[in-house]
Amino acid sequence: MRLATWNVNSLKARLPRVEEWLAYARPDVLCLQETKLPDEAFPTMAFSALGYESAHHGQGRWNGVAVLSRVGLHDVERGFGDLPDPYEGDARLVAATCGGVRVVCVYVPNGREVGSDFYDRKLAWLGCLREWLARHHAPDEPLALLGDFNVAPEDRDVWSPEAFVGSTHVTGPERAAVAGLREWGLVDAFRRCYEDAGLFTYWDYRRGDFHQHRGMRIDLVLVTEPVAERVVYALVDRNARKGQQPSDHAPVLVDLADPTDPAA
DNA sequence: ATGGTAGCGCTGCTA
Repeated sequence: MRLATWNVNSLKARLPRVEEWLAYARPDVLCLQETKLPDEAFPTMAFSALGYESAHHGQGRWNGVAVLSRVGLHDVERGFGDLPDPYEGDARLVAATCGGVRVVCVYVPNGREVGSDFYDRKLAWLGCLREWLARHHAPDEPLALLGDFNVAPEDRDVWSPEAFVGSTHVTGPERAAVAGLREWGLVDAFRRCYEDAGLFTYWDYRRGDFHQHRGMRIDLVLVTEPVAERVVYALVDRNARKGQQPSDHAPVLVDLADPTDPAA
């Protein structure tokens, strides 16, 4: 099973690129962030024409997340439910069961400036995500948490640690919040496959950052151990960051082997 | 030099 995540920075602007990408990458499950669409504008039919069911959690002109699946899509959840959301009103989480895996698609708040109210609530949002996982799920069930985390977990995940001193995405508290998800029982699937520095998923549109290799790895696929042991391959599709009207993020893919039959 | 670009939507905000 092929899992993927992609921050598309407006699905309205990116739909032709997403359709083209689905046709050649053929993920079984694709998580989208920053659709920037209300639910009534989500292109359900365009995706069903390509063989994908979909669930969207939209807001309007900002945020918005979706799960697409061609291996079934059941038990859709939108948001944190009963838990108080530090970004109440934003559409930043949608979950569904696809092909036997609980798929959770997130768009973590950006945080804007270190020390701002937005930054404090970003940390609270990540804490809420861990609490939500702990309440509703267990680390021994097949679960994948994919999305734009707006956190680079380690220095090797940014082009220049010096350039990010004092900036969001790399601070100790943000990294500790993501480490908290790993402590609960999640594994960074991409890091199961690659140890290298300089493997990025996001490049600012400005200053020619993509072509100068000035990027960050902030789009993550975190999986529980039953999924981690099935990981056979991972990839950042940098080609999708090139050409006409690209998103500022590239898609991340993770391939899973078929689950082992406990009866076998 | 607090820069630069893209998207939303129409003035400036968000990333």
